[in-house]
Amino acid sequence: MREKKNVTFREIADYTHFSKTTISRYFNNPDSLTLENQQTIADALQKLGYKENKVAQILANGKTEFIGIIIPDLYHHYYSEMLSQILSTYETFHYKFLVFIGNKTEEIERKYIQELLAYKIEGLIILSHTISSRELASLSIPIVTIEREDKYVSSVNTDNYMGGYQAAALLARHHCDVLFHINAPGSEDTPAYGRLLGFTDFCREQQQEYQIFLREFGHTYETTLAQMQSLLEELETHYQNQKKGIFVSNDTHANVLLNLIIRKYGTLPDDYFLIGFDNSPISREAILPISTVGQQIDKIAYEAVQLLVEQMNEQKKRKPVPLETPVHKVIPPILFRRETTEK
Amino acid sequence: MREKKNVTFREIADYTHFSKTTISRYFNNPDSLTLENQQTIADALQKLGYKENKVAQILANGKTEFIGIIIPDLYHHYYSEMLSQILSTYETFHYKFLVFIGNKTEEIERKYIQELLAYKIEGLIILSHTISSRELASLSIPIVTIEREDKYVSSVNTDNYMGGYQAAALLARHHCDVLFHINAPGSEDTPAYGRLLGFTDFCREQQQEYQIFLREFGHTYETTLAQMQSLLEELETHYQNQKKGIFVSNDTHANVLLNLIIRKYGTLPDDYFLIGFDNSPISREAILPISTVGQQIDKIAYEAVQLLVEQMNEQKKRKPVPLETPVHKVIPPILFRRETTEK
DNA sequence: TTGTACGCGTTATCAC
DNA sequence: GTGATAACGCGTACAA
Repeated sequence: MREKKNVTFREIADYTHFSKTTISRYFNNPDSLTLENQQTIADALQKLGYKENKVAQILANGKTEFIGIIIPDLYHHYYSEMLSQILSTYETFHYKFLVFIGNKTEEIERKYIQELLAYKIEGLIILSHTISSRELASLSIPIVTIEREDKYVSSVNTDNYMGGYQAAALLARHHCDVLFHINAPGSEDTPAYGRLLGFTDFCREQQQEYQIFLREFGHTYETTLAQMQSLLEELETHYQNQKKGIFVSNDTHANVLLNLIIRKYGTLPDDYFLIGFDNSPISREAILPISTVGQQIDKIAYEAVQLLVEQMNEQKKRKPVPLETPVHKVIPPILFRRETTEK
Repeated sequence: MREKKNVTFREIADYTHFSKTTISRYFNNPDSLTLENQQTIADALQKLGYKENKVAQILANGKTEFIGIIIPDLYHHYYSEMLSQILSTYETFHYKFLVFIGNKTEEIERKYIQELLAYKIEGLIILSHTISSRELASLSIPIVTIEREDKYVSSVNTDNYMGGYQAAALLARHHCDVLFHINAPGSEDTPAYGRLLGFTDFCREQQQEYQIFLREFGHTYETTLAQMQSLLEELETHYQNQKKGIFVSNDTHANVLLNLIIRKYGTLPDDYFLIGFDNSPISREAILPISTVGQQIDKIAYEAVQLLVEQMNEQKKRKPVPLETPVHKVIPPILFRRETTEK
């Protein structure tokens, strides 16, 4: 016969002949009890099989230790790794995470946020791009975004500009005749746009010939393949016999391009240099390990949670002083040189 | 001046001159109010900016709508996709998920479970392998496991036996001289062991020559590469000039092997046939699209949550009748024929 | 159809 | 060092 409903302070109190208050104190301020009484209570907890009830604690003191997360998907390694790293901060900060997969419509995402607020989350981490930072800021709850438009809210991002700059520099070091950057058309206020800026700035400074390809690759392998195929043909007709240094905005696309080239030539020809972005597993597992600009996902995740924790702690003070202006942290990328540039 | 603490039923009640009860009823049994009064209250909610408070609801009626998840990692596509699909069932069942990354030590995982129980989760989905199903069953809370040892708890698994059988059959259809199965040594009570069983059963039934390689590949690319390299050498020395059909237990490892072969020969030689397991992105994005046995992750996730929901609903009845014996659902795999077998 | 009174399991504020 | 008592915000018999 289980069905023994949960043991409460009331029962512990009755059993030990203390008051509920004293039991509570045992947990929250044990030093205020005599060692002897601490032991008495400890024994009773053991005997009765007490399990703490966070829900009651929350109602009583308002601290849920919940952080909400809205993330576009877990399909891309970047996002699943980021979520993994965020969840791992539990060991440090002891916040629990309520996760929604977003990036659908604004309406749905607003519903998610309402649901999260109903659970009295103390803070929110946003990775999806659906809702503007202006609207997010109006929620008046601590918010940190990662790698998205962040004008009105705090954020942590990779130094995309430096990443683009370094990628271009690495390609230029190999005396490429022309540098190329392949990306998807994106709004200029997203951090990822910095990759393009860094790339072009380097080329201009060094008076290096370059060209930008903006293509809509879609979200399936097939559409990506088709686009990349046509792009490769364009490259081959217009720039044959020239040393080509190609910076692709992510490793998945870089791998598609690499495979197309290798399936055509059986190897990566000497006049091709290739670098991707993200340091995702595919860059290492490709037929030829792909050079890439790696994001420090662990650091980004940690900084994001830490930044959020600071703001949440501020909220708990009697006179919270919200941030005057959003804080934007920037994490440098790390260059991985592999076989597509170092042959 | 925000700092307007949360609007409660009390304030709505005062504002509308109803009682708190009536406000509560507006949400839980609106038909019991006149349309006119419904409107009055709706207007008040709007005007005062009421936001529901799930925590209070939980304390009052005991239903948290929380499901706990313990998952080994999000690094493997299989797990991140599974988590993604599980989270997506929110749209159907409206349960929220508290996620922990587990598979460390039993001690840590028990701590996670205690924390989850403290939040009064209604059910638990376990994908990590750390804690025995016997111990899990003793928690007396609805539990469903996915693709792990499941003797004493309900579970949803891929039909690994059929997967192994189909893989062998596909290779045999190409008149391979010898079939190989490459796997990591694993306990026989995990579902994944079925891949090996199905494979060997097929070979025995068809009197097909075969060999099993059990190797510890480790968890990094480097160790996997080294192991696979030595394995390939063994294959080449002992079975040269024979048609080799290789069934690798996952796509990541299959891809490593494929790359080794292609880097050696420039192509996949006619005497090699290769099939992986999981239908993970790498199988499609490889230099040669890899045939694979795909798990129906979406179905598995849905069935798991549904199975859990049924058990949780049973718990809510006045006289819960817990399952006499665990339910084990099995989802068939899907064979993907790609270029490593269909040249 | 609506209201009263109490319970959910803790924490916080006073007293003693 | 310990104990009453009142929150916290909502649900629900039971009453009207």
